[in-house]
Amino acid sequence: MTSEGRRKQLIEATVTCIALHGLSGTTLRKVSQQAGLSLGLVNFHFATKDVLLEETLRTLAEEHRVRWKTDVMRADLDAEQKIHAIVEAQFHSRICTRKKLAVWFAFFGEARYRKFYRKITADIDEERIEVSRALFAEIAENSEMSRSPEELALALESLFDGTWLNILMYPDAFSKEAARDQVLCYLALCCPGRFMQKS
Amino acid sequence: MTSEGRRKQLIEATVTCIALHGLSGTTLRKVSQQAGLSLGLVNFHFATKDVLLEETLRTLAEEHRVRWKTDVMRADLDAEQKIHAIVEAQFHSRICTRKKLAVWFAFFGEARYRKFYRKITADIDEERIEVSRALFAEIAENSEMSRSPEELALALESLFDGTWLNILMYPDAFSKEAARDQVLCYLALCCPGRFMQKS
DNA sequence: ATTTCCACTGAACACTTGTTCAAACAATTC
DNA sequence: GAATTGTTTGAACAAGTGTTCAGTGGAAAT
Repeated sequence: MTSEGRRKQLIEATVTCIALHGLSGTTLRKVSQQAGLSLGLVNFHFATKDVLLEETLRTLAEEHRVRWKTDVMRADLDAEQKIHAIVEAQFHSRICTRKKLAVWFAFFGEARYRKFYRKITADIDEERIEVSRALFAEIAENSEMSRSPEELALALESLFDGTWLNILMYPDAFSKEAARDQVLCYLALCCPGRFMQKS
Repeated sequence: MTSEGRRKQLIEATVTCIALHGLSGTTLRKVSQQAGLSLGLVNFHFATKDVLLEETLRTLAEEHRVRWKTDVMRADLDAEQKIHAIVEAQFHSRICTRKKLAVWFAFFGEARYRKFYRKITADIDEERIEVSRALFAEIAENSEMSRSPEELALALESLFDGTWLNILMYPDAFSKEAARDQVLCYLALCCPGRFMQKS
């Protein structure tokens, strides 16, 4: 198998391990076992364990970024539709899986890895917040809104994180769909006449 | 020193360690060092490391529970004021410290410890959700609301978690006060004529 | 056919971990 | 003062960690 292929295989095994055993429980032996490969191979493709973890997080972050960015770039969508697309991306069935949520919160959970997280996704997070802030500002031009675009963008991020955590902690009580509807419902309250749901 | 006092001392040291080094980085040696005591003493007062971690989380959960429960029990407050008290408790300066937030999210972060969390705080969480659901139902009797009490209670929990995470991750950009105002602003949107802020 | 290169293996190493336990200490009781 | 009880210490131990590295295999290049 190609080198790039092996790397992806190992990263996938790492995601599975983190979801099963947590970051601290994710040993190189378990990762190699999960991938059906030898221990030494991990260090061959990733200089160190930290590099493997960094690459794993980067993969997830990039995957998420591509998902919302493609719709935001489309010229045929208006501001409301683009915000809608960002919300959809957040709860997309490929993005919002229990396994991947477990990885995100694993990095949130420890001071040491929180630094990794900031290093890797600070730019991406900031970009998304800035984009949605601009989109809310665009919406605000045409309608009276009770909150500033800045506040709305930040509140949206908080809602994303909070619903993600609830899906992770209580998967039986919280579904992706319910979470998405919850967020859209909130946006509908803030932006009169917008984000009405069909149902 | 009394046995109970030592336990508290060790739990406090554990909180500090988790905030500094994360759950996996919290070794019994570091805890004992942080407390200025010997290694063996930790195992003397807590049979095992897991017990120490459980007791640490239980202490934080109980502290939080007492904080909102006392106001909710008061007969002289109405439903709106009680919900307000729950929000205030969530962002109280004694509850919502970076150190303690770090502990909460440390337990969220790993599958193994997530089970600890559920075991210890599932009842408390459920109780708070049920209480706020009932309070929202009371409010709904007297005014038209766009969302059910059930939905509101769950949305409130999501907002709590999301804002907590943002305070932990980006303490410079998110303050306790801003988070509280954000939550109150949301409640004001959902409950017409209520939760108006003075400023 | 020989060399070169790359992917791969798993034993070995130094190190850290949670836990145990014999010994020391301090306070109280007899 | 002797004995008993409950704390406290830190050395010792087995288990598990990330990383290294000499060696294997096989395919492409010479």
